[in-house]
Amino acid sequence: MNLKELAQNLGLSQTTVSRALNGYPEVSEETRRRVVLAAKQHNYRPNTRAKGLATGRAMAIGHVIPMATKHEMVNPIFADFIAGAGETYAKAGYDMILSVVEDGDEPRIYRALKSRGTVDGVVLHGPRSVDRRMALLDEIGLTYAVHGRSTSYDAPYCWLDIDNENAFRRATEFLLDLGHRRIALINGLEFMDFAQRRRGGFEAAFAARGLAADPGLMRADEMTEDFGHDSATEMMLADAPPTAFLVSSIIAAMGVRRAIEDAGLKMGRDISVITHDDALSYFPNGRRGGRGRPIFTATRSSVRQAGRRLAELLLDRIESPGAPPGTELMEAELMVGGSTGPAPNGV
Amino acid sequence: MNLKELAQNLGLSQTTVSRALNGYPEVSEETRRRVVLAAKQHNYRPNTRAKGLATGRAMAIGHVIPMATKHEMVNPIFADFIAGAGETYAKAGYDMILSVVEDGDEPRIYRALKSRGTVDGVVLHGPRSVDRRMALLDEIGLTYAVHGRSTSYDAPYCWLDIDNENAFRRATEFLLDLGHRRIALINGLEFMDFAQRRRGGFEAAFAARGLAADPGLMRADEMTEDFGHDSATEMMLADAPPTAFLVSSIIAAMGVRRAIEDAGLKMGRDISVITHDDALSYFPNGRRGGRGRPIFTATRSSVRQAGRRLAELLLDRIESPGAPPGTELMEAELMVGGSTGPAPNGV
DNA sequence: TGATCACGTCAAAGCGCTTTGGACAGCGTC
DNA sequence: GACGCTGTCCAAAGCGCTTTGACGTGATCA
Repeated sequence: MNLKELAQNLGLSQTTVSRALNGYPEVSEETRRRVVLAAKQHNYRPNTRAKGLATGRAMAIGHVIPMATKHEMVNPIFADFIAGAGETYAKAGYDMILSVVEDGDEPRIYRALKSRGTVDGVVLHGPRSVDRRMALLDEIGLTYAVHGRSTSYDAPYCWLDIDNENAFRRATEFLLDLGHRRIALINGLEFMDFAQRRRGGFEAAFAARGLAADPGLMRADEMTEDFGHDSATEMMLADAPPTAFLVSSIIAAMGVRRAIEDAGLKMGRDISVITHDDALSYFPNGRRGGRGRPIFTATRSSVRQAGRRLAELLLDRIESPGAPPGTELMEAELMVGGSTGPAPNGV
Repeated sequence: MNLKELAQNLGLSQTTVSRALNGYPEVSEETRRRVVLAAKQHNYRPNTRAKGLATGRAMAIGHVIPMATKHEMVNPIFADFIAGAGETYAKAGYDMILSVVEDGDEPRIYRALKSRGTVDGVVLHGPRSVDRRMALLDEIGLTYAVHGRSTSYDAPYCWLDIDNENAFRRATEFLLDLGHRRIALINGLEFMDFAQRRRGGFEAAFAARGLAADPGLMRADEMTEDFGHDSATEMMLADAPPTAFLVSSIIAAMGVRRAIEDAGLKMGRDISVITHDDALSYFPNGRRGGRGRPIFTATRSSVRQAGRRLAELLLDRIESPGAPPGTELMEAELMVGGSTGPAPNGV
């Protein structure tokens, strides 16, 4: 069933039917009722491609997800982020187009999305401290919004980020207040902007008390469970082992906990752990049903909510291209759980 | 840059340029070379929507991802599955369209995808033992492929599944061989087809030895970390606790391990655990760099590979609609890791 | 020498929609 | 009675591509 048939069926022109369905004023209420009813009865929906051709709008947003070639690894937070963004798109009538792309291949994909007119805008994931993608997108004229920020790009652009410095500064202060001094940082890859900022917050907390973080207690890599495990194990075996860990992801934190238990110690008593918690749906950190306090003390911020919100910012930008790009900085909440306690023997 | 401009630029008709680019024979090699070169220089790519309108093909595949409304939870294996499918689509020049949809809303989405012509086919996720979606898709005439199977649907359809019965039967036999008799099953929701089959394999292994699995040692729910933890804790506190756990997901298995350690026991010595391992990229079960054996003894099958392969089956089906639908049953590999050992005191 | 045939090319129709620029009827105004 | 509105509706153009049917042009054949 297409517009032509529907119009013939109703004894009206395509123009009138189209206008009736799209809410234009120059059609009588009586006619509109008839049209809307008939459309529903015949289960008519306008063809996306034809509509797009005529309007020049794709009614679709692209997500280009970088994949670490080395590990064939996709960041697990994407599932929840995408779910959040998807909610926003569904409400606004947009489709979501996903491309999983190997590291170096992004520019080609962006160019293709633009020149083929597949999308009205894209979400840029995983910004690095030095990142050329924003400049590229501005150059080719593809509207975008960034999940995170990049220190390297000065021109105004649309982004949403959590306040990583502040979150990790507060977490570090919390550990310092508990008497910990040998605090290890298990971070994401530090060419990533978020990891860079977290490290900044970590070091700033030390500096504010006239202390310095030990560079020997810092690790950075892709945040898998076994990276958490292996780096924690290694540091715990060293001469002056840490009394606390600050971890960038709950998945790596699971690995840290495993390392602590492998060593015959107890997390929260012998060794403290704070992790960042993206509120992943399949990794509830003790909040479902309110059964007591969280497993991990954590800086918490819902990545799903970030997805919802960033999608809104992008759609706003697409629908009013003149306005200055929206930005949003979300604060993470520090939740005290069972994984932290006073430093042993007041070291 | 569109076809018209490119054609004018070259002093050729749109017809010839189109044919040259699409590899039709009725154009001279000399001309084709000129056209291809000019297209590259001007960075020309045909507009997806216009091409789609003209050909009637969307060159896009839809993935409709059901979301458990109750928990706002998206199954974490999707990230890897999607990454795999995405590889196949990219090679074949298809886009991937994602809709995250609340449980009851799927039929509406399928109808919309069909009538709006957004996709050439869809992948159906998370089939249940009794599932009406295949019948619906056949009725509305939308080509599809199923990740998994459903016992309830008899008509031939395109699917790819792992041999869940066999995997869990072998895993159970492995535990029985080690002397375990009180084996607990921590399963996914049992209206899901895969969970049903896994339970079938579990019970069959007992039955084959004239034994019976204890219904008091079976739990089924969404496979989060805390579901694993809570159900393991509960069973371990009961009068006759299990000596081994068979777990349907590595994420739940992490929770089981936490429960075991909370109880002051050691996994692999005091209590054995076998899990199914989807080879999630961020949860390497001890295979990176070959550092010793896996953490968990596991039935392993790469969900990413499943994504790649199922996408191929679907594209085949789209490109030759006449052929009988392709199906594939993948065997899971039983990998022995550190989480299993002989049953204590020969119970 | 005229008919035939590839070969390379083109003009134009069509895909399903939106949107521009009228057309027409009914109404009040001067 | 002519005029200008206003409220409804329509025909047709156009979005960028593919594809059908036709058209020259040399070369080939009888």
